[in-house]
Amino acid sequence: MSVDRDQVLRSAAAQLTRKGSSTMDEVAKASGISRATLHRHFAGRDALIRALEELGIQECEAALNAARLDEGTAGDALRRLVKEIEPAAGLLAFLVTENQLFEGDAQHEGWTRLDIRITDLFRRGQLNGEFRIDLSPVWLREALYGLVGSAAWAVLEGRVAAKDFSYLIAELLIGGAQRRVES
Amino acid sequence: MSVDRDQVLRSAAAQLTRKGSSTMDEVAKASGISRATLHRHFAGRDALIRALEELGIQECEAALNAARLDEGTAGDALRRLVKEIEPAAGLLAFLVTENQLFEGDAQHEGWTRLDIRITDLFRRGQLNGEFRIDLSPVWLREALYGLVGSAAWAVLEGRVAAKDFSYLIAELLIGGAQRRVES
DNA sequence: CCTCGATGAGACAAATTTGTCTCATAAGGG
DNA sequence: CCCTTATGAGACAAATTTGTCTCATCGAGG
Repeated sequence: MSVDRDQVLRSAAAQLTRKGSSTMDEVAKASGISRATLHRHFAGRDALIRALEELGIQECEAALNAARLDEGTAGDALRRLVKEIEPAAGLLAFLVTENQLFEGDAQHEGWTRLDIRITDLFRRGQLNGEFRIDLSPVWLREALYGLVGSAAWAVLEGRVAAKDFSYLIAELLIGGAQRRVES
Repeated sequence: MSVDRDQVLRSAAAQLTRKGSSTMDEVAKASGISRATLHRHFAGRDALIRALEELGIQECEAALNAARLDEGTAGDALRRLVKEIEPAAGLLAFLVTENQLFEGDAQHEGWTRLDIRITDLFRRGQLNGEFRIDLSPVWLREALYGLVGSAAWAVLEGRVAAKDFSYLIAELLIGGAQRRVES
């Protein structure tokens, strides 16, 4: 009987990813509930977006933790990270393009924490000689976000297979498109 | 006295990139004109978006032509393409996230043409042995879009230098983050 | 069987946005 | 200098969206 708040948030994210300007009514229908119930759980549109942001941050932090970024090579850690972040990719794809989040006030502190942890991973890869140093850790991080978003969208559109998600992102980000002569 | 339609479109794109839900009034102010004048040039919000789409397609096609994708190595062609597409990156970043464009009716034919040409470039690189074959041309194309969007946004936010734009995208896409042992 | 709590459907006003209109003004060409 | 044209400011109604409310219904648990 009771609505599963988490499930509502996921449906809302999916709907808003498809159409960022969805009305509360469209979001409610996409979640299979009525607009009244949606309002009972989230005070308004802003509150809904904020809740999505919180959920996204939580899932990302969980993914970062599960990926154990400090262990093994930076490349392997990155591969683990991409794999762990896959379930949250749809939500992420929406949040990344939701630039309204930093409107007026500052960016959510949670994103800053995540940014730092990911940047540190790339920095570690540079310091131990795995990664090239002419691409800054900040750019590599932004590129990772972009690729995750692109891949999530491509999967939604059926342009790439969902099972290839993490492979495509990690391999492109780490190895690039260029064919290696040999190892 | 007369409004520069092209300049209005560029300002509109910049404003809409910052905030996708900008009202016509916000767009007008961002363009330095009144809402009445904005309406005189574009019948409505939809017409404005469509005009932005047309402009984006035109600029992309011009970039594709200027990059001479069939000449030289695929890698060099890709580098030229990224360089040529830089002026349109802001507009592109908006259009890519504007998923409302394919709402209901089919995707604009212009995008399909562009998609094909870019995909063909990656395919050419694979056929001549430059690019690895485990990353499909379609994915490489989507990844390019994602990286262009990420880079455009990162430049806007001041996270990366504008002068590095094309280098960062092309080098990451082609070579990846991994450091090469030697050439 | 009854009660309580959550939900769906819908009404409603308020707020926002849009599209259209008028009028005054400034700019530019003849 | 005058006349044409485009613009800015603002009024206005229509449409859309939002937030709140009421009421009936459904289902679980006692």
